[in-house]
Parts: sequence; structure tokens; C-alpha cells
Amino acid sequence: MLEKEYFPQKIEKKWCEIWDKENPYKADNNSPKPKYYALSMLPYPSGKLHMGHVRNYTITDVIARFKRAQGYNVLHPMGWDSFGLPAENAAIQHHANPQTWTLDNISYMKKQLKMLGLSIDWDREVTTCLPDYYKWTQWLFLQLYKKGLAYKKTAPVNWCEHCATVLANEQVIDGKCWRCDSEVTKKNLSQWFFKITDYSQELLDDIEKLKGWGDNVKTMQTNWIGKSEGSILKFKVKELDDLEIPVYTTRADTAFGITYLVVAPEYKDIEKLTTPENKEAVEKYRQNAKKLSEIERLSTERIKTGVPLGTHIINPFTGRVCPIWVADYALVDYGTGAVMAVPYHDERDFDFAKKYNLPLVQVITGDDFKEGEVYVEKGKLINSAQFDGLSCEEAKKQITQYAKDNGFGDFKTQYRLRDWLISRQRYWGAPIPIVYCPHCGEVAVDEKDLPVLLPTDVDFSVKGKSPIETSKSFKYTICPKCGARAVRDMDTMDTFVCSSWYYMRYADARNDKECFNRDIINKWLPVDQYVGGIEHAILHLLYSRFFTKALRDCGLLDFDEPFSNLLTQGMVLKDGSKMSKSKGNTVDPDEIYQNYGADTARLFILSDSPPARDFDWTDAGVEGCYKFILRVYRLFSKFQDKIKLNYSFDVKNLNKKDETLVRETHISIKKITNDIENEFQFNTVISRYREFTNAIYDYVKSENDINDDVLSFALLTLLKLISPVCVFMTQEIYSSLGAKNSIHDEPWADYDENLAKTSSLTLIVQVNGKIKDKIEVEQDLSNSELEQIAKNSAKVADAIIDKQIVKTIVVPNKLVNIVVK
RNA sequence: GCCGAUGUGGCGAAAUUGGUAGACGCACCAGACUCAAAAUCUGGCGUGGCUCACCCCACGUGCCGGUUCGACUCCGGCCAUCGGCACCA
Repeated sequence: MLEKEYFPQKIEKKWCEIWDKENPYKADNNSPKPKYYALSMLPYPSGKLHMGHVRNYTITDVIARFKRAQGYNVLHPMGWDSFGLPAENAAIQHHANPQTWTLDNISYMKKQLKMLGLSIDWDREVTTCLPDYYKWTQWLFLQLYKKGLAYKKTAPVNWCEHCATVLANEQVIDGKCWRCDSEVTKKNLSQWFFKITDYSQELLDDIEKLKGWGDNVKTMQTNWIGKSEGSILKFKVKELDDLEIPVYTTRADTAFGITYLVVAPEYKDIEKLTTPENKEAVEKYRQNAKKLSEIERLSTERIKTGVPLGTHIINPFTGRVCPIWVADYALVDYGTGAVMAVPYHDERDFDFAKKYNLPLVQVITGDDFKEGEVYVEKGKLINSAQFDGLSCEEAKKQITQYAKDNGFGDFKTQYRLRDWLISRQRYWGAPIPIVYCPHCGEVAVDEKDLPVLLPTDVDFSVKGKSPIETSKSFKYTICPKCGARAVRDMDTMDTFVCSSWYYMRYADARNDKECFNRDIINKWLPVDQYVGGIEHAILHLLYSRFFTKALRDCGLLDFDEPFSNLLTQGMVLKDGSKMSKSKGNTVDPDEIYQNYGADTARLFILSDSPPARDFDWTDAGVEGCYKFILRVYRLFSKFQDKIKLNYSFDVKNLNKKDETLVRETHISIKKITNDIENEFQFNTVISRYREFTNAIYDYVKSENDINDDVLSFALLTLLKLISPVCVFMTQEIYSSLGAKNSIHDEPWADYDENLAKTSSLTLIVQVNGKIKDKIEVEQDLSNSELEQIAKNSAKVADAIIDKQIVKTIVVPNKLVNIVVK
């Protein structure tokens, strides 16, 4: 029996408890059904769920439920990206242990997720900060190490003073730390890197294979990898016989126009290249450059500065002797750190040359060339000896080939992507499983000794070094090779390492012998549908793609890309701006659960915008969705005596009114199925829920001519169609109607193509493309019949009186357009 | 500067292959029910015009132009907003 009124709080609690006990959404590794892997980006356990989480997990959950109903064996897991700085900061603030803080948060948020009614297989839950997970993160590090993909080097790296740690390039946004927004400086440190640059070309090439990814993410990755095709040209130094300066250029065609050369302040041979007279000025310039923050340095507005070194290069093409300058517009970590300057054909060089009165030589000409103005357009070569008259593109090839033939150059492909710096000078991360032995040097920890456990005897209040260094038990160990006293690497890994493979672990989460079984992972992966925020477009998604390729090359798996389809959901806004604590415009999911129930939250968060677009949270919208749920419930409670779980009827014997409802039902199934399958357009799915519900209300308006079987068909179909979204309400209704199965175990509804359209249709009649009349007609009339009907219209007759019919266009089942003169 | 996305009523938005622009909802307005309110139900709701009750006419999907019997949809040229990359040689 259905209660007269619906109380979501009470009902949702009831089903939560039942589902918690039963874990009804276990994914079966051995099912014969086709697999479907639906994945949400795993949350960081910050304390409480926010609406962004609710949106993310609801989208994935509806997809998972839809696919399950369609007969797929669905894997829909959840876990916790639980290493990272906030836990450590909280520990410092509250004098708590980061682990305690993190695990408490997880247990609270897990409860919130369950209240949201997600169909997750909780047996596969993964927590990256626990040893049974990070043991394998460390193991994977060692596999990359063995393969030469993890290496240590001393390099100028990004340093965030506030977070007291280094950062990967991807974590520096406009010269600022991605986490705390403070300015990033450079420090020279010895750090661990993953050799993601070995995969630059493959990462770029395979973007094309990612058919199910949005163009925005794909271009962002393409930009980030930053491939450019150019040439290396080497220049002899006039004053130093044994020194050559190679430059990277994409404009080899302008080589005859070189009038000077620029090296970065950090250029390795800069001291050798500086003459004694210039030493002081150069040194001063370099010191100044060092002081500049990344933000200042990167500003394109800044006026270019530089000082000459006193030495010169000889342009091998022209024999011209050109001065070498140091200038900070040359970047040490791109190309070779040295740039050939062609002021007539490059804006930066032009500005610089103007300022320091360096000569200009024109070597390219074109239609809009103007004397004395920089000309960066492509054109034809002049003043370039045997290359005169060539197009720029052709000249690039020929000039580089000439340089190659004569031993002073070659073609070169350059990428902007840098290796991934993974060391962090923080406690709350997976320790890097390396020890340093006075005899053997850098040695990998033996695999059987994993995990290298995080020490607990640490002082979190220390400043200027990682808390881990305060541990007495952690630092000293024994060399796995020779048994001598050795010290551990005191750094931990970037949390993005942990999150680069968690989706693989889900496939085989409880395996304590290996990080995952190869057959099982090959069965489940790649992920069929990944859902998450756009903020990971480069970071997490690029790292995960790299990991997949690297682990493939380590022989651990057999696929090339981790995520076949990617849905980047839009932000959740309130009053036009992103929900954030600082703006005070957040909405607490707990409050929504309490006031309206999770079904309302799920329904609303999907209702107003397509998933990829930003979503504006409004209180009125929530209210409207709540009312809809009650409206549906009322329909069932009012007519529960008429509803038959085993209905049956023959469409041929139905009256017009019944047939219309049957057709509405089929139309709804078709529309909703198509809309989910096509880009997960849940907003239109929900519109159709409402239209369909309205149609049923229409049908029951006069209660005396209701066909119970037809009504049952419509109502039970509506229930199934809504069930992926409003999981509690539909479950409650279905079970109250006496059904043995859960509504969620019932198969998806099928539709009949012939019934999924209205019996009649509205014919549009136009004269010269303007609508003159709308006429109800039967489906599938012939063109001549339609034309005749149109011409019989009085309104058409009025419009074409005194005019001559030029032609008549008939679109079957749609319109007739009469063209007159 | 380069690249990508977006642009439709007061608001969120919808619209297979070009074929009724504004589905569905929010807000608003009116009516029913009520002593009253809430809830619920019914209806209306782009702009302007007219000889104005429901008819009719014109305009209307960022702007300008084109193709077409017909354009939110296709083509050319712009503009604006958001996002990514960027002294990258």
C-alpha cells in the first residue's frame, strides 16, 4: 500500500539502510554480459560533500543505472584521493594526525554519498592513503624506475614557499601555485621526475583516438604538449674556437637576416662567452633576472632588456659577425636556451633591436611589407643568395637541409611538455621507495619490503623542512644491495601519482598479491564513461594517459588509453558565480537531504542545464523538483488500486483516448532513451518526464473511462523511466505496489517504432514560406493528397488570390509550401 | 597573438536531415477551491501594430551579408563573453 503522502526523509533512510546491508550493486568480474565501466573522478576527502560532487556523482550514477537496466555488467566504483596537503595543514592546526583527520572525513563523506543513493560497488572502495593502496603506488614507481621512466636530476624547479614544496609545471597556473595561489619561485634542487616527455608524440597522436572527449579538453592537451617543428642551427663563436651555440628556430627561412644572437641569463656557457670588460654588467643583469618572479618574467608587456657579452658568432650563411647578448626574453628551458635574432621578421627581436640600435636586414618580402616596420608574415625570400625567390615554407626545408649537409644544423621537433616532477617535501604522501647508500648510491627498495610505511613519530610543526625529516625511525635503514647503513629518500610522491592509476585498482581492488591482475584489468578497462570537472583537463587526465602508456610498456596491461569517453561537467553556480565558502554562496547537500530528500537534489541537479554546461542552483528550482516528485507520487497513490503489475492489452482494440496514452508512453521511452544515449541530455529527459506525467494526468482527468491496463502500462513505464534519477521514490512505489523485484533490477523499457509517434499530425501550410494555416491530417498521406488539402484551405485561397502559382513544395508528414508570384 | 567553447523571452533552456522558433520548467498574471492563506487544480505569458474577445499583420534566435520556396540550423565576414596556451624563438 502506498501512503497518501510521501515523506522522502523517512523513506530514503529506510532504503539507505537496506542497500547498505545488501550492497546490491556488486560488479561481477566473471559475468557473461558486456561490461560497462562508469567512473567519477574520485573525491578528495576535504570534510563534506559539495554540490559539485553531487552533480558529478549523480550524472555517473544515472549513467550506471541506465546501462545496468540495458543489460550491461556495470562497474561503478568509488574511492578517496586521500593524500595531500590539506590533511597535513589540518593536522598542524588541530594537532591531529593527518590519517585520523582524513579517515574521519572519509567516513562522513561516505555516509553522505550513500544518502545520495549512488549505485556504487562499495566492495571495491579504494583509499589512496592506506598502505594496501600506496604499497602499489610505490611498486609502480619501482616499475617505472626499472624501465628508466623515473629518474632523479638537479634542475631549477618550481617552488611554492607557502606550501613549502616543489610543484610540477602543470601545477603552476600563471606563475602561481595551483593550490594556494601564492607566487612560485625557482629553486635548484635534486628531485624525482617521471619521463612523460618520452611519450610526447604518442600522447599527442592519440588525442585523435579520443573520439568521446570534448574538443576543449583535447585542444588544452594539445596546447600543453606544444609541439613545434623547426630546426637547430649551430653558430661558431668568433672568439672561442671550441665553442658552438646551437639555436632552435621555426623560421630557418630567415637565417640570412640574423643580426645578433640572444642567450638566456641561465645559459650554461654564458661565463665563457663573456669578455672581461663585460663581466660586471652581465653578472649584474643575471642577478637581477634571478630576482624576478615567474609572473614578472612571463609578462609580455615588459620592456625587453639585455646586455652584450662582448663575444660574437659568425652567421654561416652570410659570414656576418653578430654580437651575442644576454636577455631574459630567451628562456633557458625551451629549445636550446639561445635564440637567433632576426629583427626585421620577429616582433620581439624587432623591439629589442630598436631599443639597442641593432641592425635590421630584410630577407622576406610580401605584398604588405612596409619599410621600417616589422614584417612577420610569410612571403618570398630576398637577400638570401641561392634561396632568393623561394616561399618561406620551401626555404625552411632547403635552408635546414643545407645546414645539415654542411654539418651545422638539422631538423628538430620541439615540445613544450616537461618531465613530471613528482617529489614533494611533505609528509602526507606515498614515500618514494629509494634509499641512498654510501657505497652503492641510489638504490631501489626491494619489492618484498614494500610498503615503505609513513612514520608516525613526526613533528608537524617544523618549519623549513618536511615533517618526515623529524622522524628518527624513518630516515636510517639498510642498503638493500650491500647491507650498509643507508638513508631513505625523505620526499613523498605528488598526489597526482596516486590518482593516475586508481581506476585500474578498482578492477581488482582487493588483490594483495599484485597491484591488479592483468586479465581482470584488460577486461574492465578502458573506462567507458569518465565524468569529472574540467579543472583536470591537463593535470590528472594527462598524467593518467601517460601512466597507462608507461604501464603498457612495462607489460602490465594491454590498452593505450584509459578513458574512452569523457564528460566534463560544468560548475555549479549560485547567483551567477561559482559556489565557494569565501563567497558564502554554498548550499549544503545535508540541508537539501533534510528538507527535500536526495531524490530532489538528484532531479534538480540534472534538470536545468545539459551536464557539460554550468548549472545555476536556485531555491525555486529545488522547490519545483520537489513538487514534481510529490506530483508523481500522488498519481500512484491515488490510482494504486487500478495498477496491475501484469497488465495486458491489444493496441488494435483500444479507443482513441487509450491509444493516445499508449502512444505517449512509447514516445516517452524513445525520447528518453535517445536523449540519455546522445550526450546524456538529462535536462530534456526530465522535460519529458514532466510532459509524460502531464499526459497521464490528462488521461485520468475524467475517472470513469480509465482502462486499467493502459494506465498501468503508462504508470509503470513512467516509474522505470524515472528510476535512474529518483532512486528512492521509485523504489518505494514499486515495492509498495507489491513488486518482488527492485525497480532498479527491472530491464529498461522498449518502444515500438510504429507507436512512438502520434496518430495524426499537423500539416503546416505556407505561402512563400510564410505560415498561412495548420491542418490536422493523417500520417503518411501522399504528396498529391497533402497538396490538395493545402489548396483547399480557405486561408491559402485568400493568400493566393490573383496570384500565379510558380511551384509547390511538399515535405511528407510536415508541410506544403506554395510559391506564388 | 594562437586555439577552443558559447551567444535564442524576465530567467534556465528546447528544436534528427534546413521545414510550426521558444518544448519543459522557474518567475509572473488571472481563475477555481478556501472565511482567508498555503498547497492543489485550470488557463495565460517574445515584441510591436490594428478596425483589438480568440481574428489579422509586421518584426524576432549576438551583428552584417549570402545561398534557398524556406535558415537558430548551411556559407562568408565581424562582434561579445568564458576558458586554455603564450616573450615557446
